Amino acid sequence: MSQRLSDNVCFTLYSATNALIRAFRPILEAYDLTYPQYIVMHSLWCKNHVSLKALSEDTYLDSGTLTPIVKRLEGKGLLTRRISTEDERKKVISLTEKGVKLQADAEELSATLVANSNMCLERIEKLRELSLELHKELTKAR
Amino acid sequence: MSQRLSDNVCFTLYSATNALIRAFRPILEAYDLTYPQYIVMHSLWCKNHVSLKALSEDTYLDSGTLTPIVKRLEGKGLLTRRISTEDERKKVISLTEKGVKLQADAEELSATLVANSNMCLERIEKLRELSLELHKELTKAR
DNA sequence: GCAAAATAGTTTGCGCGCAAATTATTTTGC
DNA sequence: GCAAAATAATTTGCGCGCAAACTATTTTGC
Repeated sequence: MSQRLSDNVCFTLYSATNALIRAFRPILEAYDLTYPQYIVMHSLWCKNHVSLKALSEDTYLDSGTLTPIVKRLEGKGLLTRRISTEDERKKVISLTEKGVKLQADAEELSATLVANSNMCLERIEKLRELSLELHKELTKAR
Repeated sequence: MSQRLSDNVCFTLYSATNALIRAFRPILEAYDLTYPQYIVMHSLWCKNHVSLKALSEDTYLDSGTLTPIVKRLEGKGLLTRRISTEDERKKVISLTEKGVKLQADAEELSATLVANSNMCLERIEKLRELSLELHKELTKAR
């Protein structure tokens, strides 16, 4: 095979994502959060009091992935899970006071990380747009 | 928080990578390989008879991640692991005949996947370049 | 030449990511 | 109105990804 691993967009995306989460880890550790946990908190900071289903649609994470993440965040006292009164299949996930407070501390996190890399902002923005587009293409009904 | 999840390059990269591996899964299943296992095979097709260390440097995967992957591939009869005669700390990982044969079948895999998305080639190539650059920046000695 | 440090690989523990099976509730279609 | 289908969330099982601890071998520096 003449083709190197890094000639494949799959591999470069995969490696870059691993490296990014790895770089994020020590920063998030100060907040006792993993990256997927941070995503869930971020989603809730944008929109509170949602069902697991809604959270799944916002984060693109599977419900089987989310259930344990949300339980861990509940264990840390950052959110609560109550059965919905109008539909008992649903759970309402709500931030606690502690969960709301964390936002102010974590607000600057993304900026910090990007600043850590020496890539210029335009290229980062281009990378964001293109990966967003690829995701959209791949999740399109086919 | 005014900022949506998809405004962050971390999130879009993470989501795109998950979606890509998810899309790849049923295709790779025909070869009884996971994506990381395919990466290791790809690396060996490029350069056979290497140590775990060398494989780690090529794939950017941790030795603690690689050991079980390589063992599973050995279990499938695709490669062998022999202790190096010149340095008994090292293992020499070599493709079996079956492992070599798999290459021809899997040659077209990457092309298939990219063709599955409706993104034009230039944008895919740009995405590849940018994610490669980000990885380089993030893994630079700091 | 030999103790200390470095290196290669394995193991352990934890948290994903997700397909598939399961449980509980609500909606539907006759 | 009630059985069947749909929906929401949980559980199970497996394979990563990686930090940290560990084992075994080789290199080093005095």
